Amino acid sequence: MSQGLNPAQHNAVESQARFLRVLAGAGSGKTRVLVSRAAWLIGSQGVSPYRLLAVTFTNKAAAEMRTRIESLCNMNVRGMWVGTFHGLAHRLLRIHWRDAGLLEEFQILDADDQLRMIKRIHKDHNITDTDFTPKLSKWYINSEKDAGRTPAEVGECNDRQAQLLHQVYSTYQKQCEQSSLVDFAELLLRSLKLLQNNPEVSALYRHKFQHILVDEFQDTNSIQYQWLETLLGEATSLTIVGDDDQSIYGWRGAQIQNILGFADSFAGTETVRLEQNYRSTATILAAANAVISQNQNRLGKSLWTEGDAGQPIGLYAAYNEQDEAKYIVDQIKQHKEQGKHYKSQAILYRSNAQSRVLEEALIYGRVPYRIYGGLRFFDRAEIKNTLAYLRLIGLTQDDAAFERVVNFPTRGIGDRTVQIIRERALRDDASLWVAAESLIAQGSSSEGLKGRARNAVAAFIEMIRSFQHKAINYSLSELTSFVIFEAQIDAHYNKEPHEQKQSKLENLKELVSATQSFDHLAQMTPEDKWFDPEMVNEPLFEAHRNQAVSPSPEVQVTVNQSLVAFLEHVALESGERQADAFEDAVQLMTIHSAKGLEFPIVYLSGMEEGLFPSQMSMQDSSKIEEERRLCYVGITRAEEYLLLSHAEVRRIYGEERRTRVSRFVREIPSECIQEVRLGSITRPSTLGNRSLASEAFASSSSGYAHFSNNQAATTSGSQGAVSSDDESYLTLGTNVQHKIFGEGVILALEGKGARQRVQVNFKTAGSKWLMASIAQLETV
DNA sequence: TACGGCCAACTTTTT
DNA sequence: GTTGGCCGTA
Repeated sequence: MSQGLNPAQHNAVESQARFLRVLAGAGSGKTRVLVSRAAWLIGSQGVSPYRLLAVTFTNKAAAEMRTRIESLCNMNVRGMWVGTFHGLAHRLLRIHWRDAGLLEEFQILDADDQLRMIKRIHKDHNITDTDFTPKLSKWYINSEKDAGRTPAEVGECNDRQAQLLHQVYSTYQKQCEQSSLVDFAELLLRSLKLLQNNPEVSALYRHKFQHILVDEFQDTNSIQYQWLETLLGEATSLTIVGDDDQSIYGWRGAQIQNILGFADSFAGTETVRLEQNYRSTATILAAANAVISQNQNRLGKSLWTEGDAGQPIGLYAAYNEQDEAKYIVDQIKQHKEQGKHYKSQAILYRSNAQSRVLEEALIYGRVPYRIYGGLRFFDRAEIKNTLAYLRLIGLTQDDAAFERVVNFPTRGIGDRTVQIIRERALRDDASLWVAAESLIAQGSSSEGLKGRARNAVAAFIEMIRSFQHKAINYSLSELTSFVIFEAQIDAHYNKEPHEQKQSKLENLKELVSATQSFDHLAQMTPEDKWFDPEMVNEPLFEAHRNQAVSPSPEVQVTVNQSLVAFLEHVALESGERQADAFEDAVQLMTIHSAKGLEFPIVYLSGMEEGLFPSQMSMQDSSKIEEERRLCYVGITRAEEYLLLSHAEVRRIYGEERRTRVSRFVREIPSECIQEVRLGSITRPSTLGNRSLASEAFASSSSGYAHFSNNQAATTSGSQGAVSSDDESYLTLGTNVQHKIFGEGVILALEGKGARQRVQVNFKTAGSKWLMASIAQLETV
């Protein structure tokens, strides 16, 4: 099972050290080592698969690890403790919900609903955006939780803002507990508190787990570290795998110190470095090594390969971002002609805002593409609204869900009425649902709701109750269809304009079919789902089972387990937004989301100071180091060919700015780089180099001139679709000569025919907009 | 309740 | 240049 491993990998896999740190460079077979070690422990060391805890950050990594362990060990293991930090913490809370102070039906609050709750709290506390934004409160709450601090544990708040923030945190937390809602950070915080406050629970797991394996350790934050420490028993071994050079989530609380200082924290740590790279050419590795070696705060590693030098790294200096995009698209097409699939080519960028221009160029070049990181299916408003009904059915205390659907679709419960319900909830320390019920129950007394508002709220409550009733006998997918129809969600979207209506109704259908795969879970018990076979006989759970025999009064409805499972899935595992493996499309994504992926051909765009490194990081040397690590991640995504590009002029927030090439480009040894000044379409020509580039632009696809034309035509509505080719020698990047201003380069084109305007950047006269028909530009 | 107009803000993001 | 929030009007 450790066949085909290199010596370093072999040492890591079969290490006997209790504390093992594997520093795995990019492309050095990290996952393979982790999986082989797990398989070796189970297969050769006799460790029970249930006594192994393997933790990752993404569901994708967890799923991969699980299937690979299963195939290496040739077994199919249910209940293995392999998962994400959040998924495993959630599992602990599901098993020990009572000790964790939760309702059995507790639900997970996603980032969007968290922000909505905070906005509500800001309004109630009269905090305006000029004080601070809900986003800041969200950031504050999540960082406090990530540091392991409950509202009570936050230290002194010196200024007014800190006090207010703390107040928002306390109120938010109180409301979450009221509703038995757990946000992402709370999954970890609460399961940590569960272990800390219940010695018999932590003793169980500290004894149970003989080996803990952690992937991407450089990304762990403070609470994840504490969580691992708490699970670490006296005889538990800990293997961590990671790469300090790929720590790019410091801004989100990741503590690079966790991996840097690991050997100091755990005496006797063995460190194994994996430096042989199986992914990239020697040239790409030389560039990556050179860049990352500029960082001071690192353990130090140097990647090497037995492979060839490969092609030099391309460097393209574009005139502006359109030219940059155009060049990249041309290169993609050329590589495609040379037999490289679109899906093996990726365009990476520092910030999402950069994707638009690239997308436009791809559309006009008719190149299929796929963007990672847009709105996910379960984040769409129509889906979230429908899910909120399901949540309310499963847990009426869920105030976030209540707020979302109480007047959606509009049913005459206006803001005033909802405000009355909120005030009552506040007064009675109750959920919105209970408050609404009590207001209805008081009839038309002066205390309660009156007239139309009362009827509307009563009808709403009655409707949700009827759904709960259906939930007992309906399958989840039947229930979902029923809700969409009965709550008139479909009728609401049917009223919208055609294109939107179409896609929204299709999404609702898609939602129903997504629920179908959960229908078969209806009869599952929580124990089936969360326990592993070795836990069934645990004495600790006997007590809980006996408790469960006498039902507690707060249990309201027998919850359909497929509903619970589906909502968990949506909250914790809806994240993957990947291209289908068989779809041949160029991949577009931020460098952050490219981590862990690899592509034969990578275009690293926007290599400019202020963009990459980002303006926000340029003041602080530790932030610059993180940007540099990000650059290292970007470079090492490429297997065969890497192209770096930057624009000399870029539009940022609607303003054109001159740029300087990124310092990271200058940190790459010049012998690794070949500047590309033209599209490599070569053809016999008497034109100079620069004009050749222009030829390449003009020859492929319709070009930006036409794009601008189309825009002008649709906005003005008065022009025909016929394009005159009179001015077609004017394309982006063409070198032109003007009688008065001299030589310059075309930066942009607008309009067509007699009305065509061009922006030319003249060598001496600077940038000017000219009417093409008057300016009489000549190509050089 | 729904819209259009005006203003301010603006990295990176899995769970 | 695009988005989200707020406010006034039909």
